Amino acid sequence: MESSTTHAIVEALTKAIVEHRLHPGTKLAEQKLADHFGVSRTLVRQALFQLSQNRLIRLEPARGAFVAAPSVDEAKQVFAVRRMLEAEMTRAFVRESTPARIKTLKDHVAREQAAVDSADVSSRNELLGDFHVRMAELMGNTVLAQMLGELISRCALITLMYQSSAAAAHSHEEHALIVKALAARDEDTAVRLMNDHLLHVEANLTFDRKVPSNDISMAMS
Amino acid sequence: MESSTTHAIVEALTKAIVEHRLHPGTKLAEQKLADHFGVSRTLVRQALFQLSQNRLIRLEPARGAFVAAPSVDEAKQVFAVRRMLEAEMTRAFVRESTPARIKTLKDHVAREQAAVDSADVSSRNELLGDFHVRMAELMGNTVLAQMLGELISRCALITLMYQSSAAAAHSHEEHALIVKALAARDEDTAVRLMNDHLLHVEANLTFDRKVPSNDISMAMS
DNA sequence: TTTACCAAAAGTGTATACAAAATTTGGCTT
DNA sequence: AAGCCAAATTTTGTATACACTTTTGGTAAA
Repeated sequence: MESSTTHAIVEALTKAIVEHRLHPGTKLAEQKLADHFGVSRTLVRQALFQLSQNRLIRLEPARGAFVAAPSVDEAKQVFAVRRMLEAEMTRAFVRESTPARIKTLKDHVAREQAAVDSADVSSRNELLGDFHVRMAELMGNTVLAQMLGELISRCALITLMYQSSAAAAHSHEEHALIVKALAARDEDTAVRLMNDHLLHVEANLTFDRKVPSNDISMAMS
Repeated sequence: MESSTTHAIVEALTKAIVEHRLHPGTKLAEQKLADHFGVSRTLVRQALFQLSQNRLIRLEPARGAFVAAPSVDEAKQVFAVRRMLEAEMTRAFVRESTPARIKTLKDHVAREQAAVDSADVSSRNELLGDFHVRMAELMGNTVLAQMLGELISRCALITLMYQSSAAAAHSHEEHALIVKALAARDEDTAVRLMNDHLLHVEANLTFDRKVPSNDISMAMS
């Protein structure tokens, strides 16, 4: 099982949703997607099912697939879980810290800086999320990395719905501070900074919905 | 989308796997399952895909589906994540504790006691896992509850592969102690007990694999 | 104008058909 | 008897067909 074609469709749709080319609420008709990707509905349905497991879309019985529109309440819950996981992850990271791992994070933060400077909104947002996934991967716990990856992809949709653009730059600065504390092996400071960082991101979300409306072929081509 | 037939197949297979009627490594041929459930391969494939997302089975491209056999390393990673989540969950639980929530947990522990007494292995094991999910649900954080539910279903397979039967009774006693600390609103003790409990469960896993081999129709009918 | 209602169109849910790949089988050689 | 290659069989991967549900659009009655 597991076709790479299906995976490609999932990737393309994920990118379109996370980059906000497909707005929350947009209907994803199976035949239209099938035509667009040049495959049968079978593969599209597999992809849609997978996306629904990732919570990027909603599947309504006999009605079809719609780009998810996470509620404010759900956003708060996701952030609550992230704080639980990432506080402990940060603590463990300091304890098992190595120069190589620190360097990987520093390099990542440098790439963030470049993205912030170039004002490339979509890649900037992607990199800001990846910082947290990268930390999890460096811990060598793939279960943790994958779980956090899921949460962050949900956050990507949430932040793009609710985040003010000014807040993004602030995130980058906080990442830099966290890495500094990690490099200094200052456990308590690192944990506190990570916790505060997540609280800031959550607090900066402006909880007034933007309007939807979109066309698949426009967003995908 | 989302057929209830597919859901029924997922439930039946999950039960069979978690109750160990289908051993790790067993091949799940699509047509055989389709015949058994009286549906087409389409629905079986949907169910298998969903089970693979839950990590209860492995899908190998062009080769088929096999009951998962979690490695020792994966087991340790799952428990590491559980400790991160559940320590914080326990802390939060004490802070938002209410008499009604305590009572729900006490009732649950009572049911565990009954299951332990009656020596009904499969329902006992289910209840022991549900204790942790129940706590998450009581917190009102569905994201947390669902995430923990996934981890615990993965643990169910792991414990059934590796857990000695004697250790199960010990788990129940520890649950009772945890509830006691929760009721007393003793945050530090509760968190410590929960952490120790998870370490005990992990430590008690006997990491020598049992032999596979099985037949689908035997296990499902 | 608004509402109720029915038919046509579009879309989803499941089964089946067919192509491609993997596994098994059987015979041949060494 | 053991190893190996090719045909036959089984099994998976994808496309298509068909049934059933929802949506749409228009007509008639209040």
